[in-house]
Amino acid sequence: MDYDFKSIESKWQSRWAENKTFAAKEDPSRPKFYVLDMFPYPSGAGLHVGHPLGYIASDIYSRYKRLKGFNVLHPMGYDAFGLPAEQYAIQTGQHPEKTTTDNINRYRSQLDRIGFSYDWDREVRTCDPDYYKWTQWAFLKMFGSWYDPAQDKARPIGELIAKFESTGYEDVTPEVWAAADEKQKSDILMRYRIAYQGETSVNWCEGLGTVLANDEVKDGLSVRGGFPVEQKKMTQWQLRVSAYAGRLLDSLDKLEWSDSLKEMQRNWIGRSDGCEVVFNTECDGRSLPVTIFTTRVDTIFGVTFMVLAPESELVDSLTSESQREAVQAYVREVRKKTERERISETKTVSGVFSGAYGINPLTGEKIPIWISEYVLAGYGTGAIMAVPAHDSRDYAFARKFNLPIVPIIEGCDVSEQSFDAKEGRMCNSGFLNGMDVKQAIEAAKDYVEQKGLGRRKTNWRLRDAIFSRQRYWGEPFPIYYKDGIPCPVPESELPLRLPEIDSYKPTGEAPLARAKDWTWHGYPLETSTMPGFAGSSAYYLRYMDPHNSEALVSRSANEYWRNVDLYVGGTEHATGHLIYSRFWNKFLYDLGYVCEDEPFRKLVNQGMIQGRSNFVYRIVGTNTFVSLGLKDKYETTEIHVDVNIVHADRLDLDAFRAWRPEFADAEFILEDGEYRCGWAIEKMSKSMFNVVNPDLICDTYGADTLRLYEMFLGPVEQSKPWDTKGIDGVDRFLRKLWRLFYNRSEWLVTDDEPSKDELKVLHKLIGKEQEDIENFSYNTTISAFMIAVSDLTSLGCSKRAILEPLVVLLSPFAPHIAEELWERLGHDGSVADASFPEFIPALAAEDNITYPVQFNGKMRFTIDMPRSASAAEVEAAVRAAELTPKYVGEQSIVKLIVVPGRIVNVVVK
RNA sequence: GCCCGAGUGGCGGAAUGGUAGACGCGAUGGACUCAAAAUCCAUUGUCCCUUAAAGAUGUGCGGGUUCGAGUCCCGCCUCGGGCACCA
Repeated sequence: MDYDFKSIESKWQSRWAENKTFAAKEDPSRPKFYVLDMFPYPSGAGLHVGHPLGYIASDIYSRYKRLKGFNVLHPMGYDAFGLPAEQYAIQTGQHPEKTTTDNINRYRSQLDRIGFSYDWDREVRTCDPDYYKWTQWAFLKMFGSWYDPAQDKARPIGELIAKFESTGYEDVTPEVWAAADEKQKSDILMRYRIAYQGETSVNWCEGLGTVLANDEVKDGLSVRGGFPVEQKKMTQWQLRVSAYAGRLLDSLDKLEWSDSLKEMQRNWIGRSDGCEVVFNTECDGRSLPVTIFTTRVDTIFGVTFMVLAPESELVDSLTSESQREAVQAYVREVRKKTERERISETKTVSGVFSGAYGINPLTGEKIPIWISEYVLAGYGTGAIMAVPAHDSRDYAFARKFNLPIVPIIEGCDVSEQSFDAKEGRMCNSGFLNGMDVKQAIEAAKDYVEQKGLGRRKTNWRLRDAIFSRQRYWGEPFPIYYKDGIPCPVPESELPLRLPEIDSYKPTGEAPLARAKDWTWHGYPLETSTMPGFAGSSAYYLRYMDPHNSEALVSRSANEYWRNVDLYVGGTEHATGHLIYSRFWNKFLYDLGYVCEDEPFRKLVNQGMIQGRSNFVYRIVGTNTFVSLGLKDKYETTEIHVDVNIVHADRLDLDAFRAWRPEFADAEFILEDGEYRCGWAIEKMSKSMFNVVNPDLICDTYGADTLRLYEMFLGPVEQSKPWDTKGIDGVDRFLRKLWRLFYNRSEWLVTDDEPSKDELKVLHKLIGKEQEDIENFSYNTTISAFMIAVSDLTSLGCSKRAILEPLVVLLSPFAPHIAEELWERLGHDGSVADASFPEFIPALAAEDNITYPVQFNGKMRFTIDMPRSASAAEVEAAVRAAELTPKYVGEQSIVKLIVVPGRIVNVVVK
């Protein structure tokens, strides 16, 4: 009976499905463990071998935890709303729902072949109305809530209204509130709602006809499609993520995420502690106080000018008549630039004098006010005090416009560049003189607060998330407009279904505006849709209770599964999804809908699998291709060739001629009778012809081999290239394992007592696997398996007492072959229900320890000692072994170091 | 510019401060075979040498700590990732 992976794998895949082997049920008698993959966006291209890497890693972990007695929840679904499906619909006229469903079906069949232990009964799709009902529900909750800084959490907006009515809150006194009409009340509340509508500077992408969030823009281009993005003032729905900045930052500390990922989030949230200071200004005889933000109040004696952002509202009133024309020209110029231009021109310094002057509140000195695009309107107050001696940007500006540079730290040289470091002793700074910089920062803050010149202030880089998209394929907002006032559609009427439209082509207005009768009881409905991150922000909660029509998740299901114990996915979501879902979760936590404050306790970022591209070399102007070793003799162009027609870097000539019509009559210059291709490691993509389809690997080698090989390539967190030729090693391993059970058709397994050596092989492996899986070091576990199987082969061991636990150990990695062998060993149920074998360290230990003996780290020999030998006995053995007569006499021992179990080091003189 | 992370054979990669290169691929030689596939065995960092023994050398570079450093510390170089006029 040979190992026939094809029949074995399809047999077990259908059995798992029929028996619902991996269906998870709440069971308070067992500890839960929730393992989650980042659900995929089902793209039209299907899966390549890189995609399942993280899924395989998490599947191994799930199956391992299950063997360890945990009740494992391991679900999967699809992030199905989004731009690509809509772009495709625009091109082809097909409904995005159809292409999305087709793509999902293809993904599912590809995933099924790999043998994942998903509970498919819990599948979610973000574009399913029964699912997006809860996305809309959460939006309504955010619309109906405000952030109460006193309690530091979100509260129902009714509590705020009550404050307005009774005591007043901030600038809204009971009188103001009572006097306000409906529209004014709505406007006031908009300033507090968690989900609110407001005018803001947005990333407008003309190419996609929609606004984008900051994380959807990179280098001034849209992440999807690569279209240019410009800044534009627009009224948009937004989520008040910034209210959560402090909590999002603080609770990072208690998460088991990689340091680099936490660091990325810290940078993105961008806490900066500083001080707001009020400067009086004068312009054409009028005076106006201007508040600036700085983290370096200590340098206030070095201020030589001030700068406003061109978009600042202060620009108009702080421009003198004589400078008005120049200022307006500059502001127009800046406004014309796209985001991309502004980024690429950050090195060039530009600006214009406003004609106004500020008064330094500490020195009374009169300083000019400039306008420059290096100051951002959206951060701090849009106005700064400039200290060119100690800030490189201010320095560059001062140099360009010949403004004075006054150093205020002793001994620093600012003739070539500014001194930005927070170190040294203050000078030229009045009462701060002689203080250390760090001391001076605090002293200056205290001073400013005492004198009423300003106050301590913490600023955040994190902005509110822009939540509307002028696109079709997304969740509709449950909002209608009554006399221009946005009102919530009643919760009981959710989901508000996405309407049909007749054309997907962008026309400048939002697609939903073209939908027939897009109204609620005659009132017009909001025509934007929600962004991609809306549906992915709470999906992990929905998996806990996916069919509940009364709640996003029932209290009992949530209290059992709580949050995700292990989340596996790519690092590309660091500043998008992983911020938004933390925010979303904290919001639901504040209102008491979920019981955990953080959604993902531990997070592992899998690396990317890169492609290994192959090249052929065409001699310029001919259809002749020259082999790699001979290419330097000709003038050639390098052409990517499909890796599937190259084997071990040798080109299949016939397949190449058949590959593309233009190569049908290709000629070849061979070396040693073969055409050798060049190669390079690149991103796996269609355009590089280096995409390897997992289906093909499953056909040729089987899913177990694919799973093992993906894990064997290297550490899960690390990026590494795919190279199909290495797969033979793990394929051989599985066949070798099979031969422990079968010699052709002869069943070899016996009930004999295992020997000490055989038990040692087994227990070493148990210990190794236990230790490695917790560290996601799957590649070394597989190595350990290979050694174990090879050792058992040479011991001729086919004993049940060894092989049965071996099958259990293997089952997380290669579940199909494990199930088959488990059944053949006479078990009825699934090996997934077995228990992880107990590790007995004593059985894994060697009897003797071999001590390598070194003299001054050089000359060495080894001595074998029983494990039980004491350090003194080892020392005696060393002295007896080699120290006569060669080393004793002319050299004397200075020191003898015995590290039990390791090494003996003799220091001689 | 700032903040992370990483540099080990022909390749992917192993090494709680303790014999560097586990395991796999590739390569070379051999066994089995009419032959091939499959399987098995051996060798495989570099240098010196006909070979072996023995030796020297060796984890990006330069220093340091230590009886002992791929691992720890200091200073560089290179590559990857993130942020980027955030005051």
